[in-house]
Amino acid sequence: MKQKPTLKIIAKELDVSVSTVSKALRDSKEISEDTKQKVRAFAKLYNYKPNNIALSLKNRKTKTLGVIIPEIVHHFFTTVISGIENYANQRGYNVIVGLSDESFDREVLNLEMLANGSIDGFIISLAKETLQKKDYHHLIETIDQGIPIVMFDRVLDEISCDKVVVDDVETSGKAVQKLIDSGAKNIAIITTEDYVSVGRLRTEGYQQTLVKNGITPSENLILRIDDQFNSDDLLGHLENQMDQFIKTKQIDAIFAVNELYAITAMKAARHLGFRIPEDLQVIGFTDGVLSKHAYPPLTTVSQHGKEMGKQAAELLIDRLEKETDQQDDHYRTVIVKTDIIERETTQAVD
Amino acid sequence: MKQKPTLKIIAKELDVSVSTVSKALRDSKEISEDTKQKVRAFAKLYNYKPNNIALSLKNRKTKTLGVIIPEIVHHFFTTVISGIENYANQRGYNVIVGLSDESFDREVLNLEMLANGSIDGFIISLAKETLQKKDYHHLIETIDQGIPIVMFDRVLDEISCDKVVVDDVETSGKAVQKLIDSGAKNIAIITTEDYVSVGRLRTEGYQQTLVKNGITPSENLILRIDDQFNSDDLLGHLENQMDQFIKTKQIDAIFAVNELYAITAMKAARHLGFRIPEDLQVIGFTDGVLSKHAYPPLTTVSQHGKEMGKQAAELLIDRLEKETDQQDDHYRTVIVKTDIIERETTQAVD
DNA sequence: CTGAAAGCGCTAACAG
DNA sequence: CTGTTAGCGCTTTCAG
Repeated sequence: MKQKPTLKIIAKELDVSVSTVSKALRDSKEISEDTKQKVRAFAKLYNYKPNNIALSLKNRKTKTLGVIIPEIVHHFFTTVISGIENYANQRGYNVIVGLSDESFDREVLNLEMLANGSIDGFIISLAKETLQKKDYHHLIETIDQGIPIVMFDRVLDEISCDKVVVDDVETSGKAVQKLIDSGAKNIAIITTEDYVSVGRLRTEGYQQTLVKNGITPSENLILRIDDQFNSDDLLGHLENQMDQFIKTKQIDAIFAVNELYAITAMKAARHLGFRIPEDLQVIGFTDGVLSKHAYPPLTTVSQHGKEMGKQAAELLIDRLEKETDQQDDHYRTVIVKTDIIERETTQAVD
Repeated sequence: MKQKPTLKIIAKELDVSVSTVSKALRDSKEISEDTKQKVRAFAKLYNYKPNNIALSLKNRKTKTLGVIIPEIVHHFFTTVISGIENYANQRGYNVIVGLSDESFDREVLNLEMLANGSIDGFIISLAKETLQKKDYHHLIETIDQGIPIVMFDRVLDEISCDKVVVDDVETSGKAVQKLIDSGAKNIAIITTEDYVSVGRLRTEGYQQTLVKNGITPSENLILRIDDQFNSDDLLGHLENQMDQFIKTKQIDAIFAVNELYAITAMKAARHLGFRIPEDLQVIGFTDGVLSKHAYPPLTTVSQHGKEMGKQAAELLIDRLEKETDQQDDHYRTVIVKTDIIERETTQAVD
């Protein structure tokens, strides 16, 4: 087992001082070419690499980003992470991941663990429980300590910080418009409880677009799923609710606020004898593996998770590397555009 | 912006020495109850938390694990990570994620970045390119430096370290046996090139099981996919190959070595007019979202990724926390059991 | 019971 | 051109 070389060891070996070695390796002009040569050769030979921890302590920055998400077994978050990682790596940052599991306590814990020097800043998408409790003290405190936060997807108006979002209202408007243009008359929405901001906004976009097209939105056609406490048989539970819903309403199109809802609705509808898209058109939100491989392949609006991740990382790193210390203001929120990916669950527009 | 308190600050504020504060907070018996009280109160008030980086430097351990995987947008890896995270957190460790993107260079880079003090040990699943090049110097070097590695899924016999795997031969045997028991006569396998060890082993299990049942394996019924350089239109490319394959052979069952292959094969077969499972049974490896929501829902063998992650983390942390320094031997490889999850692409056994 | 000092690995200001 | 010193935040002897 080879001991990792340190400056000290190299210094002793070469019979010079530690600072000489340090300077030589950083190519300081204070050092003679001769010694530089010598030091560099030795360093290469022993494969010297500076110790990150020591550097972090010295520089008071770790060059690592903390990413906290509710769930990693989830296509969207996964694409966001890969966007973050990629960009962060390019700029010399590492990524450390914390999972909240949708739990407030675990979110707080993760934040605290990492805030004690392990990371320079956070990228976070909030847990459902946090959204519900409306307890944001942990976020406020970390920002207060000078650790910047970038929120994405599930963001908060109440907290001022950089944000990356999709224009949920507009996007779901797009989706609903597509449905209308394809001939749908009775469009239902399957969404989340309103405390999930994205769910609320998407519902809003749905309603606005109906109005804009001269259709009166009906509470009747809104199915709000509360899936939080049903993780054991979530799927069966979902399918049941949807079955009931689809059976009892007179609908010819469904806009589902996420992929799972869309797929499950399709499944329920198929069991009820609906042909898709002839009898019932379906459009989902968030493009993932499921949509692409569903039967039939699902038309969705794509959130471009990778791009969101990249943007979030960029906002964060830019802020971290900004000189000025009085940067409490000028927070930016970038809106990532969305696209409708037409597959086979919607009708062509004539 | 509140300044994070340090021992120094508390010490000055309370007019005692830094070491007194440190000891008081760690409840040393060298300190009087009185001062302890005082210090603790102050610390709580200002929400003092020791700086992780300083601790890391001092203790020469970071309490964080480096996890390097080829791909994060991938259900299996995602479940593994969540298994690692969960267990690691319980034992007070953080997880830092590196993505190799199946590239050798990025794998090496990630390893090197993290090996310089950022982490205490690695959990890794190798990139395809690494497997192909058979260049393992980076692994050997990091182990040599005393940084333990746990490999999972894509592991190497050539490297001695802890490992977590599924018994690929046995498991794919199970799958094939299931197919035989369900009446299949001509069973094809869709697998990867042999340099991917799991692919090779699964092929082996397939062949052995055929032989055991008195069937002579035929190279003819093996489709080896090389998907490495086709990421642009991977899907179309895959489907084409499978279409050709299914069309020209006389088969009534397919064992696919991963989820995507299984789904795509099903799609191709459906287009060719096969009914599933009546005309063609299909069974996949790796249980993911795709399988569950496929049409029809796919019978698969589940790899229990979460369990694998947990086991890997446990092996690693146990090794890290072992006292003894002469631990070059006694590497363990734990084999996580697999299960067949019967859904609707296989026939019931009479 | 408390504090001064050394050291983890590194950098940088300042002497020499 | 090279070395000494101090310090990042913390723990831990070792004196007092």
